[in-house]
Amino acid sequence: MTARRILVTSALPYANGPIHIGHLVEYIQTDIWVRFQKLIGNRCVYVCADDTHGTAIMIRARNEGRSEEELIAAMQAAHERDFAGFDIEFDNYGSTNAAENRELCGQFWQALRGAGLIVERDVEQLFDPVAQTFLADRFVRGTCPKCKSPNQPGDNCSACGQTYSPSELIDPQSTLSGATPELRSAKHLFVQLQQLHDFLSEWVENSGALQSETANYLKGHFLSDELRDWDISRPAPYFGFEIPDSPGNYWYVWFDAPIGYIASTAQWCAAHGEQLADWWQSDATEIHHFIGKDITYFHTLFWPGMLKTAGYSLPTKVRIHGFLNVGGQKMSKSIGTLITAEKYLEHLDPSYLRYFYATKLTPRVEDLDLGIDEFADKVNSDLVGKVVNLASRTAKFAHALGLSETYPDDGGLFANAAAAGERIAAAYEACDYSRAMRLIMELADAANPFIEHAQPWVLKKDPAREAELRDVCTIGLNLFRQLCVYLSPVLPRLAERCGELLGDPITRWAQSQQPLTGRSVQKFTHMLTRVKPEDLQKMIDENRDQAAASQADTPDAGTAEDRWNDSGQPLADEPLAEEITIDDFAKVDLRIARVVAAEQVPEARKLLKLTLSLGGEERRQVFAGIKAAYEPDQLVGRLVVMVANLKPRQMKFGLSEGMVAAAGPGGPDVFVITVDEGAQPGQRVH
RNA sequence: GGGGCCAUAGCUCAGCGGUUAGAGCAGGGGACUCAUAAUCCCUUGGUCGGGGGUUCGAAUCCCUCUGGCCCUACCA
Repeated sequence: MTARRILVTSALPYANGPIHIGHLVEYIQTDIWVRFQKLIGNRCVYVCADDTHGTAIMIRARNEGRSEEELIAAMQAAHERDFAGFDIEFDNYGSTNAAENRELCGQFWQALRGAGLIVERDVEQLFDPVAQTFLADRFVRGTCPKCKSPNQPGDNCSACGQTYSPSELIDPQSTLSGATPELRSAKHLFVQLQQLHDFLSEWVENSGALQSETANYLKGHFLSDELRDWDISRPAPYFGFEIPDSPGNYWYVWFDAPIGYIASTAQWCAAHGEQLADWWQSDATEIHHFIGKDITYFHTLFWPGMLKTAGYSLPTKVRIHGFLNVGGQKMSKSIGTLITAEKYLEHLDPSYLRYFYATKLTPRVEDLDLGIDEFADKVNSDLVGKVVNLASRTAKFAHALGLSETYPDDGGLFANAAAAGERIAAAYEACDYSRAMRLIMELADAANPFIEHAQPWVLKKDPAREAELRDVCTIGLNLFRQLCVYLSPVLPRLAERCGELLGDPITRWAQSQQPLTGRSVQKFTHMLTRVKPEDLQKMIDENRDQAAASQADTPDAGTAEDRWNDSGQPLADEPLAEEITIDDFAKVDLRIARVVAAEQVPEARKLLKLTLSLGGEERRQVFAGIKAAYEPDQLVGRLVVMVANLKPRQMKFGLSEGMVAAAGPGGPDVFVITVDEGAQPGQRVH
């Protein structure tokens, strides 16, 4: 069989934030696959890059008072450091801001122009006259045109769920400067994807590149209808590449990001004397993209359309994974489960996470859950108790004796495990790591009883049985080594330690098929320590406390103000509103109220139904968007602050007669305002 | 409202038309002491979410209901 030539990519991490354990699902998944391909002898190149363009980067650089280039260089260094910390090995890690990428973007652009796919159209968009920039939806906030809730995002209302365009907002405000945006018209360039409709339908259905659920999704949601034109340009100012034949306009970040895959490959080619065309324009090369389900649309419609038009290879497979939950819930800063790569590495061994993810990953687009106890159980039982234990209980004896000259009779254990290699390899190939780990652990389960029955500790006591003892250790260590070969894509460090122990580095899958004999054994040292669930919990707690410290203000008597070290981010996210008079404020009647009943609204996504008492017989029914943050039981009996004179509003689930005051960005991060002891329901807040 | 995925032992899952439904972990009992209080042996535990159907035969295929998750639309 000839070696396959395979190019692999992971999605490009955005240069606006650090890598966290959610991102790592993808990079670990990809890295395992790449290591496996290399191990079985295929030619495999893994490229990635930082995704550096867009308004968010421009704004952030501006806020931090440095150039975009400085910002993205710092982020890239941090990203590369984090990846290296998790043993994720790229063949090339580039940047979408690289010269190679600009060049390739030009090529793609020419091809799209040449194919007659580009049209120009004026687009009306809100413009910030102070910041001198057009505003993406998320940079505008204002009053919902439907329910009149103030301070809502630019695309939909968090109170009533209404969707709208930012220009429909009442009293819109730029979150960048606080200025009132103006509606301005600007020229945008569009790709008429509809012209590629037939090609895309055919590709989605018949290429075999997509999981069936993904193909169904695309057919149902996009391909069943006319494909909309894709707005591919942004007017200045914008951090990105200016479009050569359209001065003042820049390619939208989603245009140059995937081209970054190719640019990164080009850098690798230049460094290794390879031809780019052999990797991106050759039927002899497979291309595998690993992505998260959130960016399916870009990689399965626009990207194939761009590749086809520009004469590049279409992806062989787009391998889509789900999101990470922790403890059955979405990762959350306030709970502490949004753990950065850096924070994880302060506390735990990266091998744990690599193995844990491997046991969880399947070829399907499913979310996976990290449970604390499960994490510790898997690592401790499987890796420490079963696998490493094999070496730990035999290497000490073997250190003095070395391995037997010929491989002894082990009752077929080694041969059986060698035969399982094919099934394990097939599981890796299919990205069914969960299956691969199960198969490998079955082998480990068979190996420990062998040692038990052979009783090396008894043999050791009788000098006449030294040869027997050596045979038992030879078998134990070979079974261990075999497991290390199979696990090496997941646990490169363990494989390395195994190689050191036996003086034979693990570099090829075929090493699992042939036992090692007649050589010395190095002194055994710990290869992997146990993990305690408390260690994980401690990491989460610490993370939560830090998040709280940088977000909330929890006064602490006698401490200097600058010790709080509060982030400026919340204020930046939501700038101060326009100045009002005391009379304006007096219009809002805030009252202390006691939550006398709270219940779930099963059909509602965000809402809890609260009954508030204003003292005496006064009761108000309020629907509050705090479902994700509070259990009803936590609220009953508490004093809260309510907007008591808000016009009642008929909602799907009943009449809502006010609002409960709360802070935070939403979702699980909502914090109801509490009142100091002594306040009475019904009292007004002045 | 539409679409998708899922529901098997306390937990994580395997089995996906064919003999009495499995594994690991956890639980119970015993053994051992080489090993990171690791390991080994034995063992408890499931009307395979409910109900229909197809079949000689269904956890496995079809329909339906219930419950959970995701996507998408819309109403409020």
